Amino acid sequence: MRSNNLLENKELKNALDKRGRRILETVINRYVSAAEPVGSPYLARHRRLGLSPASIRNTLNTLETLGFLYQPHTSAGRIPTDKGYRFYVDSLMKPWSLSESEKEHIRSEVKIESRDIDEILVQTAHVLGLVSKQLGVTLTPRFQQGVFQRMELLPLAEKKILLVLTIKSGLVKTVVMEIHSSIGEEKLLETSRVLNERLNGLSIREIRENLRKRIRDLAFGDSKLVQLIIDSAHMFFDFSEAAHLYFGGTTNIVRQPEFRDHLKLQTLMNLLEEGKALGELLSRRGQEGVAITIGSEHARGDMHHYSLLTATYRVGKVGGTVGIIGPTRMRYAKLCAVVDYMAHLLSDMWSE
Amino acid sequence: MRSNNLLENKELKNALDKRGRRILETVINRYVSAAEPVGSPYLARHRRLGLSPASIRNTLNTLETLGFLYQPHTSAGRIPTDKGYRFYVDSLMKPWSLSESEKEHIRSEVKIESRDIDEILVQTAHVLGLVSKQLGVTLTPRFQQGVFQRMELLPLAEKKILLVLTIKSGLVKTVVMEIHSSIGEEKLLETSRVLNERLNGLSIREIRENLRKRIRDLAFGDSKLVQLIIDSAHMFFDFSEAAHLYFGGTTNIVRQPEFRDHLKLQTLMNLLEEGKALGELLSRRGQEGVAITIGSEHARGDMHHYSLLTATYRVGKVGGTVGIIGPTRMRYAKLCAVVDYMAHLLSDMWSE
DNA sequence: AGTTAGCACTCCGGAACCTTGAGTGCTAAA
DNA sequence: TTTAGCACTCAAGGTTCCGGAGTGCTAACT
Repeated sequence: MRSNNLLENKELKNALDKRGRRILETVINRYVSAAEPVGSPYLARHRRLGLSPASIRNTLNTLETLGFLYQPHTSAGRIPTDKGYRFYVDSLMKPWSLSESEKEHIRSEVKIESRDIDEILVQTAHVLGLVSKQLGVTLTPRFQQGVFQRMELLPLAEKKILLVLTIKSGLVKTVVMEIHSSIGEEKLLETSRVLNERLNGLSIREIRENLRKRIRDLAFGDSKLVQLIIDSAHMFFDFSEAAHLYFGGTTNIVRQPEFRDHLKLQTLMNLLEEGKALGELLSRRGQEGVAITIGSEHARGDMHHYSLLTATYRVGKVGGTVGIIGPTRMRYAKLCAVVDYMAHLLSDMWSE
Repeated sequence: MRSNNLLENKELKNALDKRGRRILETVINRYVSAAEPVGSPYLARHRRLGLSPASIRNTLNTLETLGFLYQPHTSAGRIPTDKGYRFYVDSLMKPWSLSESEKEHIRSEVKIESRDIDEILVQTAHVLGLVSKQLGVTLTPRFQQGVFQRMELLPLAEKKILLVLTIKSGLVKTVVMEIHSSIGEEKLLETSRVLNERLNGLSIREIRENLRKRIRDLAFGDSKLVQLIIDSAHMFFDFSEAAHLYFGGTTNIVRQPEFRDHLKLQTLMNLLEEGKALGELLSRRGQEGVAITIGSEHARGDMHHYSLLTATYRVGKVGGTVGIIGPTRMRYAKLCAVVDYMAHLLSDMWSE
C-alpha cells in the first residue's frame, strides 16, 4: 500500500522530470517524421541526450508503464500512445511559428480572385490539405448565429420566386420557392416590406424557432405567400444548421503510410461520405484557439485512429470552422500553427 | 501474301461468328463479376456452349490474336482488352432494362425535399455511386448555354451589392460585388433597368464575349458601377464555364479489387482533386444518349485505366452531365441503363 | 473439316524454412 | 546512478519447394 503509493509518486515525478520529457519529445518527433518505432540506439546516437542506450531503455520503460508509449512487439522500438500525444500537446509542445515564406505561400494559394465564400472555402480546404499533407476541412459559417438584416422577394417566373436573405455580417443566402399561383409584384413588395419590419434585428435562430408565432395572426401582403413562407421556414432557415462541408488534399493523405492498410482507407472514406455527421462534429467545437482531439478521445468510434485540429474563423459575428484531419501521427506543433494562421487569415479577409 | 490475306479474312469472319461472340460475351460477363482471368475450363463447364475446353481454347486464341483478349501470363485465363470491351459495348451488349424496384429505389433516394439544384446533384452523385458501386459524378447545368432573362442589383451593405442573374430555364446565380463608393438605390435601379433592356434575349455566352462592346459607349445609371460590371463580367459570366463538379460513392469504389494496388488509388484521387480538368472533360461530351469511353480511348493518360459513362440531362434548354467513373471492368449494360435513367429522371424533375 | 482427348509445359502463389538484424531486459561492474 | 555485456525475442526478407490452373500442340475421332 504505502510502497505502492511511493512508487506512483515516483513515477509521476519521473513523468515530469526533465529527462523523461526530453526523451518523450524526441520519440514523438522521430516517430512523426519516420513513421516507424523508435528504439534506444537511435535516441542514444542521434540526440545529445548524453546517455547510453541502457539508461534510455530505463526511461523508456517508465514511459511505457505510464502509458505514454507502447511496443508493437517485444523486440521493437516504441510508439507514442494517444495519451503520449496528449501529454506532448499539453505540456511539451513549443508554440510553432510559421516562417514568413510559408505564410506567404499560404496567402498566395488562398487569395483567389473570387470573393465567393464557398469558392474560397473549397480552396482553403485544398491548401490546408496541401501544406499539412493531411486532409483539410472547412465548414461554411454558421448562418444561424447571424442577425437578420433584410430579405427580398424577387419574381423569377410565373410560379417561382427567389428569396434573398441577408444577415448583418454580409452573408447572403438565396432560395428558390415554388408557389401554386402567381402573385403580383406589388403583393411581393408589400409582403417583404412587412416581413422586414417584423424580423428586423432578430437572430436567425430565433426566427427559425418562432417565425410561426410571430407572424401567424397578421394579415398582410399575400396570405398564401405568407403561409408558404411560414411553412417553408424550417427548410430555409435551416440550411444553416447543415452547413456545407468541404475537404481537400485527399491526394496527400492517401500517401501517408498508415493507409497501407486498406481497411483504414475505407473507414475514412465512409466518414467523408457521410458529411453530415462530420459536419455536426465539426460545428460544435471549441471557439477559442485551436481545438485538438486525439484518436481515442473522439466520441465516435470510427475516428479513433485520427486526430482533428480545428479553429474558428469569423465573418462578422458569425463563426465557421477550418481544420485538419489525419492519422494521430501528425506534426501537432506545426499544424496547430497552420490551422490557427488560416483561421486568422479568413477572419481578416472578411473583417472590414 | 495471299495466304496471309486469306488468314485475315478468316479471322475477321471468326470475330463475327456466332461462337466467337458468345464466348467473348461470356468471358466479359464472368470477368466483370469475378475480377479474375477466365479460362477454358470455366467456359466449358459453366456455360451451355456445348463445347470441349479444347475447342474453346481455339476460339480464345483467335480472340486473342484479334486483340479482344489477353493473358496476363502464359498459364492464366483471359482478360478482356479495352478493344474487347469496345466490341462488347458496340455489338454484343443487349439493352438492359432496370427492374421496377431498382427504379423505385433510385427515385426514392434522389427525391429529397429540397428543390435546390446543387443539393439534388450532390445526392444524385451519391446515388449513382451507390447503385453502380463505382464513382458517381454530376456536373451543374452549363449556365452559359442559357438565355438571359433578367438581372437584379440589390444593395447589401455600404459598399456591397448583390447581383442576381436569372436565365430562361429558371436557373439563378448570385454574385456579391464590392464597389469603391456607395451608390444610391435609384442609381442601382436605373442601371439594372437599362442592362435588362440591352441584354434581353442574349445567350450568356454572347454576353460574356461581347458585353464590353455592347454597353461601353452608353452613358446611363452610375458609370462607375457600369464599369465595374463590365470589368467583372468575365468573372461572373464565367462561373458557368467552370461548372461545379460533385462526386459520391468513394466508399464503394475503394472496395473494388483494382484498388488493391495503392498507386492506382492515388492517381484516381489526383484526378478528383483536380476537379477543374475533370469538369472540362465531362462538359464536352456527346449530348445524345449515353456516351461511353473505355480506358485507353481517353485522351488523358491518367484515365487510361478507367471507363466513363455519361449522359446529359436538361433544365429547360440548358444541359448538365451525370455519369459514372470506374475501372474498365464494369457492368456496362446495366450502368448504361442507370445513367440513362438518371438523366431522364433529372430532366423530368425540372421539365414543367 | 471440325472437334476432342491426352500430354507435356509454363508459371503464379502460397507454405515452409532459414537468416539477419534490430531492439529488448537483466545483471554485474564502474 | 550509469553503463557495458549478454542472452533472448521476434518481424521482415529471401530462398526453396510444390501444387494447381491453364495453356498449346498433336493425334485420334466423328
